[in-house]
Amino acid sequence: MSGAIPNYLDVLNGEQREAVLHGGNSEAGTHPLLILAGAGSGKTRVITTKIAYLIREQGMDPRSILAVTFTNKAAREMAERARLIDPRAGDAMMRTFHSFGAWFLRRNADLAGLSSGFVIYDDDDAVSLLGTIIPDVPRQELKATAALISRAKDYFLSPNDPELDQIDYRPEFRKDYTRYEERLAKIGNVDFGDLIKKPVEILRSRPDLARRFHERFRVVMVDEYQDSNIAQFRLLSELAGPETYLCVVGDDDQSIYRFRGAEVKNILEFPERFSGTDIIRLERNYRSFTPILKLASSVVDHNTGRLGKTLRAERGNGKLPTLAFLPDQDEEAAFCAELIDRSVRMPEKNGRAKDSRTRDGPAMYSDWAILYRTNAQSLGFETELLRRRIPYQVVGSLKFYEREEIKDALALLALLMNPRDEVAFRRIINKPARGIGEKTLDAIMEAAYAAPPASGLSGLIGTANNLSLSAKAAAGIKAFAGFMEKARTLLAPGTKGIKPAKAAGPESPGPKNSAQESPGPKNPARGNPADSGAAIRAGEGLSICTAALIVDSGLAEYHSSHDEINGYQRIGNLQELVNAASLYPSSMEGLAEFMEHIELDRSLETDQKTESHPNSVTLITLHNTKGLEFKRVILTGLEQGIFPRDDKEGDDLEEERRLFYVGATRAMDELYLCSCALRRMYGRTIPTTPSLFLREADQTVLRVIGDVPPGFGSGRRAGSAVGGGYGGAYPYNRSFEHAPSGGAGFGPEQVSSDGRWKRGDRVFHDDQGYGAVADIAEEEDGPVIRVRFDNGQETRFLSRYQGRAFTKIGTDHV
DNA sequence: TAATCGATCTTTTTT
DNA sequence: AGATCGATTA
Repeated sequence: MSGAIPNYLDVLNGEQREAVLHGGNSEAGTHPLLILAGAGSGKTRVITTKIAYLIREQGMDPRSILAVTFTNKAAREMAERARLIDPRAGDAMMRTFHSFGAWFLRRNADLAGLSSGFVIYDDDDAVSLLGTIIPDVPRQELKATAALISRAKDYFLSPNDPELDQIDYRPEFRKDYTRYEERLAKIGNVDFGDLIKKPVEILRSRPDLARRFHERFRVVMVDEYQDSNIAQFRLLSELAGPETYLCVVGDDDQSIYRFRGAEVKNILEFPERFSGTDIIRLERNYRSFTPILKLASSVVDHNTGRLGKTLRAERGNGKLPTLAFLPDQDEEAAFCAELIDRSVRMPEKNGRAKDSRTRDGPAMYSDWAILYRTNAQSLGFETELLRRRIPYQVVGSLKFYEREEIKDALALLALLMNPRDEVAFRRIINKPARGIGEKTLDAIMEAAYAAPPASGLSGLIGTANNLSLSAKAAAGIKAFAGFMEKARTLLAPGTKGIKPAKAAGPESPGPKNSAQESPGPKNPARGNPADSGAAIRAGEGLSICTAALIVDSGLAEYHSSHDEINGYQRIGNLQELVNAASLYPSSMEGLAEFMEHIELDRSLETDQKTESHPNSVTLITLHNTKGLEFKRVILTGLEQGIFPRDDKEGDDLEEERRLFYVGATRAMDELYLCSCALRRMYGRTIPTTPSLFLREADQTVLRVIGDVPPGFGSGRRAGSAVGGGYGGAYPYNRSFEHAPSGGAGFGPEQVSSDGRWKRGDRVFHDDQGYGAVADIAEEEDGPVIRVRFDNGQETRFLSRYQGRAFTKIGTDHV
C-alpha cells in the first residue's frame, strides 16, 4: 500500500521476493532462473505472484507468458491463483506440456503431416494399433512394446536413432517401432509422446516458425521441473530464444516419474545447459509441523545423489506422526474411517496442541486424505467409507473413460474427426454385429490402405464396396456410412438441432424413444429396466450429434440389451457423455475441443463431484498428491511389496523413498502411517513385513500403536503386546467394529424363508437407484431384507413388498 | 462368426 | 479377484 513495493509482495519472505523480482527490467532479464523449492515452501505462490508481477510492474503482455505444468489440475490452480492477484493473468498461457503440444500441433497440423482433425491416441489405442501391425501376439507383450515406444519418445528417440539401443537393443523392437510410426503417420493421428516430440521436430526444421514463437513467448516458466523428461527438455530448449526469459521451479527430492522417462538430470544440470543461470533456494516450509518434516526427511536422507537441502519448519512443533500396526487391510480401512469419523464428530480436546493453529474445533471431512500406492487399494477404503456414510471423492480415477461403452462412443466421434482412424474404425464397425468379422475387416483395411489417399470415410466405404462382401456385410457398411454422414451434416455450419431419427434396434421400430430437446437433462435416464429400449436424450450443442451417433449406430441398443444387469448403468454412462458434450458448440471445432479435453484431462468427472460435494475425504494415489496439501494425511499400505513395491532396488528404490517423502510432506497438522500384517493380493491373503521405510524413519518422531510386529524397532522386544501404548488415544475400538450397523436381528441367512430373495440380489428402486440385498432377517411380519444402494443409502424392506418402485433385476453371485 | 466357458496369468505410478 | 486368452460350442 505504500512505497515502492506493492502490497501483494509484502506477504513474501526474502527469498520468495527475490525470486519474484528476479529478471526485472535490468539486463539480468536474460539470465535464466532456477528455483529450488522444497516441499511446502510457497512455490506456487511465487510462480503466480511472478506472473502477476511481470504483467503489473513490468508491463508485460500476458499473452507473451507461457507457464507449463505437469497436471491439468496444477494448470487450473495456477491460472486461478494468478488471476486473483491480477485478472489480466488469465490471458497468459498456462497449460500442461502435453496440452501445449496439442495446441501447437493443432495449428501446425500440415507441417507435421497430420490429419487436420487428428485425434490423440491413449495408451490403450496405441496397444490396439500395435495389435493390428503385429498380429497374434499376446496383449501383454503388445503392452510392453507400446510402453517401450512411449519411453523412446520420452527420450526423443526415433526408430532410426542409434541410441535406441538404450531403450531396447532387439532389432525386432526397432522394426515394430518403425512400423508403428509408419502406420500412425498413414492414419494421421498422434500418441501422447508425439505431443512433445513432433513440436520439437517442427521447430527444429523451421527456424522461421521458431522465431515467431520466440517473439510470441518472451517468458517461459516450468513448474515441477524435476519431472520433465528429455523430450520436454528439448522442447523447452527450442522455445527458448536468445531473448527468452526462462524460469524453472522444482525439487529434486520430489522427482517421482522416472518410470515415465523423467530425468532428475534435467534439474541438476540446468545451470550448465543454460549458462548464466541464477539459483534461488526456498527452504522455509510453511506447511507442516517439525516432526512431520523430520520424519519425511529421515527417510529420504537414505538416498544418495541429492542436491541436498535443509528444510526448516516455520510452524514449529506439533503432534507426533502416528504409526499404526494393523492386522489386515479391512482393519486398516476401519481404522481410517474411525479416525476420520471421530475427528469430525468431536473437537480436539487432548490439550496436546501447543500451537493454536491445531485447535480449530472439529475437523472437516475435507481436511482428510487417504494416500495409497496403487489405484487398486482405493476399493477397500471406498467400501468402508460408503458403509459408514462418510463422503469421499476418488481423485484421478479414470474409470469413466475406460468403460467399454464410453470408449465405443468416443470411437464414433474420433472417426468423425478423422475418417482414417483405423483403431476407431476397427473398434466399432462391428458393434453391433454387422456381419463383419476379422477376415472381412482385414480385407477392408488392406483395400483401404492400398487405395490412393482415401477420400475420407466415403472413400473407404467405396473401396469396401469393390470387394466381394457378403450381403449382410455390404448392407452393414452402407448403413454405417449413412449415419456417419448424417452426423457430419449435423456438425456442418448452419445446421441446427436436427433430432436423431429413431431409436435404432431391430425390434423397436417407430420413433417412440426418439430423443427430445429437453434442456440439460442432468440425470441418467431411469425407469423400469424391463423396458429394454435405450433412451438417450440430447440436450444442446454437440450433444445432439453425439446422441444421434450413439442411437443411430445402434450402440445404445447394443449395450442396453447386451448386459442384462448393467445395461441401464451403461446407458446412464452414455447419457453422461452426451451431457458433457452439450457444453461444446455443435461444429467440427467444438468436437475437436471436446475430444481434446477428454483425451488430455480425464479428471472431469472428479471435478464435478468436488463441486457438488466440497466437504469430502480425498482418496488419492501418492503420485497424484504432488502439489496438494491436506491438514490430515493417512499414508496406507506401508508394507514390503506394496510400498516400496516388490524388488525395487537402486535408483528405483530411491524413487520410492521420494514418493514417501512427497506423501508425508502433504500433511499440515497430522500424519498417520498404516502397516498391515496381512494383505490380500491376487485374491490370496499374504503375510507381510513392515515397509523398509518404517525402519529407516527416525523413531523419535513416531508414536507407535497397535501390535508391533516381531523384529520391528531396534530397542523394543519382539512380540510385547503394546496394550498400554494405546493410552486411550488409539481411536479404534475393536468391539464395535464388528457390531451390525443397522437394526438388530440380521443374520447370516443366504436366502429368505419365502425364497424370494438371495443375498447379493440386485435391485432397482425408482428413487434410490441400484442396490443389492445386503442382509436377510426373519421377523414376525415375514422375511425382511436390508438393501444397500449404490448411493450409500441402506433401507429395510419387507420381503413381500415389491411394487412399481422396487424391482429385482438379477442376482449377483458373491 | 458369435458367444461362452474355463484355465491362466497378473498388478505400479500418468500426460 | 479380475482380466485375458484360447478353445469349444451353437
